[in-house]
Amino acid sequence: MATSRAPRLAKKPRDQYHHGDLRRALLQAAVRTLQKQGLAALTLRAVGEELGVSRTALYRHFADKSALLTAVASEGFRMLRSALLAAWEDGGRGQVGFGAMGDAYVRFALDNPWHYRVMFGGGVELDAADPELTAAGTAAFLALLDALVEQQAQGLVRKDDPQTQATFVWALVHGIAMLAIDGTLQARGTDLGALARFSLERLRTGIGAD
Amino acid sequence: MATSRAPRLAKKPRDQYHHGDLRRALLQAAVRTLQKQGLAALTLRAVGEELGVSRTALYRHFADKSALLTAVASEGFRMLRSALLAAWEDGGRGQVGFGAMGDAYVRFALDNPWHYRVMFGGGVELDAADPELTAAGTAAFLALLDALVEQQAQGLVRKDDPQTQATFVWALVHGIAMLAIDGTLQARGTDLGALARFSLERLRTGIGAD
DNA sequence: ACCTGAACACCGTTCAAGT
DNA sequence: ACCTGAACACCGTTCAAGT
Repeated sequence: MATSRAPRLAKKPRDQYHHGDLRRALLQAAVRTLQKQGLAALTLRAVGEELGVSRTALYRHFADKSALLTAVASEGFRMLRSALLAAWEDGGRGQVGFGAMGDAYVRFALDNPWHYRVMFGGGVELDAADPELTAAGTAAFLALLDALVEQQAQGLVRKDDPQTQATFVWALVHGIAMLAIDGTLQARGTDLGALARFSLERLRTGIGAD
Repeated sequence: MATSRAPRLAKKPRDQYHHGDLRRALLQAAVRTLQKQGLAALTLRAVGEELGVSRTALYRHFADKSALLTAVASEGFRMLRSALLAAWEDGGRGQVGFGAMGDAYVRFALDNPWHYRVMFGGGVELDAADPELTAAGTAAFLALLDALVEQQAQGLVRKDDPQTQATFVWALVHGIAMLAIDGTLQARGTDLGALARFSLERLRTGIGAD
């Protein structure tokens, strides 16, 4: 009961979440729990407990658990997009940058395996029609599409329909990421680095014998 | 209370599963439930109820739910292998058969979306070290590997390391299947048939501009 | 050997009630 | 407006008991 008003703006120990940021705090706590303990540990009780809040407080900010996970997925696509753009630009927006982008994609999945799974509806029902989710997913896809369009202009890549070409590349990298996450590749003794190099080269020239 | 002994071999309404086939019946009931109602509906209670058996009877035949799902996944890989082999052989074990194999793979995933997800640990914890599961998974992979080795011998495909080449192709088709299953492709208005044709062609010749 | 039924410790969600 | 606490209908799993 010493100081009363002035410092309360800096530190509000009790009712910290009575001003609209509980939603953000819940989202971050969910991401943290997912990352550290996996999907099975991501219960509404656990999330609430980590924030010192009732397990039903969440319902003020999300319709249900599915809505929370949809927000988690959206956040994941934003993170992925940032990683892809950074790799592309740091790599010089060309062949090297494109390879770095692929590596960054797979690394994101391996570094955030549970989060990545949730993004693609693995084991959870998302609200697929959610505008925030579709926007975040599209933005991440656009990072890849733009990189291909730019390489087409540079004469580095075939001038196929960009949408179809980007979908093709995305499927390849998504497949590698998924097989890496669930341990299938490791179980067969696959060298992920070697597979990445092989994939980038064959993506360019194909597996045909001509 | 009419007939008593003779017809009981044909129809045993009560103790039908007291002779060792409850395990198989549980497995098939689980696959059926998965196919018709999804993973969330696949509870031990539901499976038991469908067979007119207590919900704990299962524990005589499977260590836990994870073991049941591991058996479901194994069965899925056997089904997938059959589909791949049939497509490859019916297509004439060459370029046409290889394309048919890819189509069969994606079709299997689309026809059995929940089953396919379970096979790759989507939303469930499998016993990844289970010998039956690894054997079934390897056998399915071998169908693809053999097709590539045969095409290498025919001069249709580059003589890369077959294991790495097969993993590359598998990742591509797995990625397409996964994106198709979770509705991501459809949400972007992708024509799956066109994507399949594009993918098969670019798989052969690559996306490079040379 | 094989199956049952009650019990236990969880879970997401609802709802009347508090501030 | 925002949060709580008790209650409800589920779930997987355990275990003593039946045949």
